[in-house]
Amino acid sequence: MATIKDVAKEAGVSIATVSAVINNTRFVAKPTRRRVLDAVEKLGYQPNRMARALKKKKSQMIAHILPSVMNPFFPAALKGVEDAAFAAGYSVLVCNTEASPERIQRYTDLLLETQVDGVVITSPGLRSIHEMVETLQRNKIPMVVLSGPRSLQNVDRVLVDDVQCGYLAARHLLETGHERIGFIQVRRSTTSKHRLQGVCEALQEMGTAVPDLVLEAENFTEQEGYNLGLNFAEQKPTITGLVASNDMLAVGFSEALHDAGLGIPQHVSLVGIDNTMAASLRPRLSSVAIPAYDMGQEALRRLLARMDGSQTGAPLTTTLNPAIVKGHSVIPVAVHPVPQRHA
Amino acid sequence: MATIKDVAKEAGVSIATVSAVINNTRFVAKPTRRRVLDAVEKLGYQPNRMARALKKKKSQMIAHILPSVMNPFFPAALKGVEDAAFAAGYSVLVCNTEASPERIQRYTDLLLETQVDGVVITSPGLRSIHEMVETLQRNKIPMVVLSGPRSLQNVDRVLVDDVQCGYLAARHLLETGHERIGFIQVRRSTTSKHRLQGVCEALQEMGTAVPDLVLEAENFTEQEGYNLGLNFAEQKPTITGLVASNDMLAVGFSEALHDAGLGIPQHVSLVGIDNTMAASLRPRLSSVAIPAYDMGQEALRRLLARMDGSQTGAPLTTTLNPAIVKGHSVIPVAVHPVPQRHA
DNA sequence: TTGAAAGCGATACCAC
DNA sequence: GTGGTATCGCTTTCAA
Repeated sequence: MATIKDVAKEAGVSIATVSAVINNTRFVAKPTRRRVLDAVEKLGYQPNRMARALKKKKSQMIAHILPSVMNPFFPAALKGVEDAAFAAGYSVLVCNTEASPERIQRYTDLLLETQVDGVVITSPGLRSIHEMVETLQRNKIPMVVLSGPRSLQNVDRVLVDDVQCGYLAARHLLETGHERIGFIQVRRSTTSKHRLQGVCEALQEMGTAVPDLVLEAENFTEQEGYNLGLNFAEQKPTITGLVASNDMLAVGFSEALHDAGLGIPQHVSLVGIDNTMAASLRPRLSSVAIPAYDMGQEALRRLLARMDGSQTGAPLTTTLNPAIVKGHSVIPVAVHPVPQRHA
Repeated sequence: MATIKDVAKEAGVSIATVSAVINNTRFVAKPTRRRVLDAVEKLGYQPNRMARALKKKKSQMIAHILPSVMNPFFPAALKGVEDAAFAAGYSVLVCNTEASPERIQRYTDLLLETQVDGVVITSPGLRSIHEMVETLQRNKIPMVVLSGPRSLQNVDRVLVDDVQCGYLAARHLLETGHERIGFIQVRRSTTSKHRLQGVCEALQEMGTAVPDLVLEAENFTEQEGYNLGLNFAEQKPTITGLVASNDMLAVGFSEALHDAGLGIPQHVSLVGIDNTMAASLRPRLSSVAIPAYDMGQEALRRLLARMDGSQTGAPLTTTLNPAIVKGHSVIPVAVHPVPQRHA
């Protein structure tokens, strides 16, 4: 690889001049400039990022910490981050932690060693993530949390309004005439709790304070949804509409009902949240879409603002709005064969 | 951030000694070593990767070029690459090209500037990708193609046996008693062509040379599958089993049949290839799984072997085997209500 | 308008 | 066993 020295020699100027031309950092006479440019072209010169980073203490790289690349939400967010970063001339180091403390620890070291200019953190609130955040703050590395837990304090954050998610899901059912509505909750998840709250708010507008049924899952998996679904099919509670805390639960639930000889939406209308697997389920699942891509872009914008100093002061939280995407898993309540208490 | 100089001063030794301790590059007396280690600990010293990379001309980074992070195959492969890289002490720069020539061009520059130690390329055979490959070769950057087109020559490659994919899919149908089998092909795709060939080979073992029906799609999308499905529902050809070139096509096809009042597998048994969306379709799609993760790992192993010089000489192609994953979209032929010519 | 030279933080060779 | 120092490729004063 040609170096700046080679170019200087080829063009018959000093390396200072070459540097000046390349970075537009000071006036260079037209002809001199031409000679330099020609030499660059001729030698196929590419400035060495390492040398530049060493000198400027800026690597032109940002890191994105995420717990998984297999769950569709994260790639979508990553793409938003990456697109915005690319547009601003930054590259993205993807750090896939798998939520493992050991990996998080090693990545923390890596970030410091690499001197990344900024970090986007997307992760559940593990102890080791909190440590990472502290370490980065101590080293004054700009940072923004993208869809992380509320427990991550004193940091810029880009979140989605979970209450609104629940609200929209319930609204969709209410507007279709449903009055007896259930919710699949995930124990110990604040996200799930907020979504339930949104459901309640929607119900309140109709005069009811709480859902007629709250099913409890241990976590956001299809398996959990399936188990609840089997139970549901057996007990046949008298609700006509159900909101699941996320799509995985909804898909599992749907599968169970189907296996038990019941159907969605004939026996109960169903709404998921996340809109990730909605398209591939039949009937197409109604779900609340979370703007993962936009959140990624917004996160990077916030980060850049901190990096270039155009944003200073107290941490900011940006909240994006979800949107309902209607599928075919919800039908007007009149069509349901389920007995209605208030019918 | 503390530098090696700070550590040297703190420990009362020269920077050469500090370097020696950190890199285990020469003998250092026990007590001296201790002092250095203590200083490192006390100052929270992290060696600066940029400086090290500049000096050693090695960045400890490898890049993974991919066309998309949204299509599930790529994240899976990426994870394989990343895990193997992480284990070997490398970090992965993810370059998401979106198959855009402009982005590919910019990433090519970036790779050269960053002096990545190696590159994994996963991409369809675009002109700009070929240029990238040439440029990297000219600069002697080790490289391996992961699931790329056969047109990428003179490079190590890790591929999946596409013929085998088709073979396994057809086998699954044949073993369930199907004799009249169709195939959804994608025009101008070699991948699809190979898969068709595999189907033919399976049929040949049964004495038939070609499928009874070949449907033609323009590309690997759900929409294309849907269109073909509608057509199929109208014409009701007398096949009992169908292999789709990939899962997207299968899902679209299934949806169309459903919308037309027919069903999978009652009216036709269906097998996809890729096993990506299989889980979220109901009935669960039988599909041929491509070991994306393993391919990623293998690709990185090959790359490392080139990088450390333990592998030299002519380019190697490693081919991994796919495996059938049985779902519920295939049922014994006797159950089908479709008329049988040879019944 | 341009050049010389001092580092950035680390590695590694050559002395002692 | 340990220290001094040239060097990696570039940016950036300071002079001229």
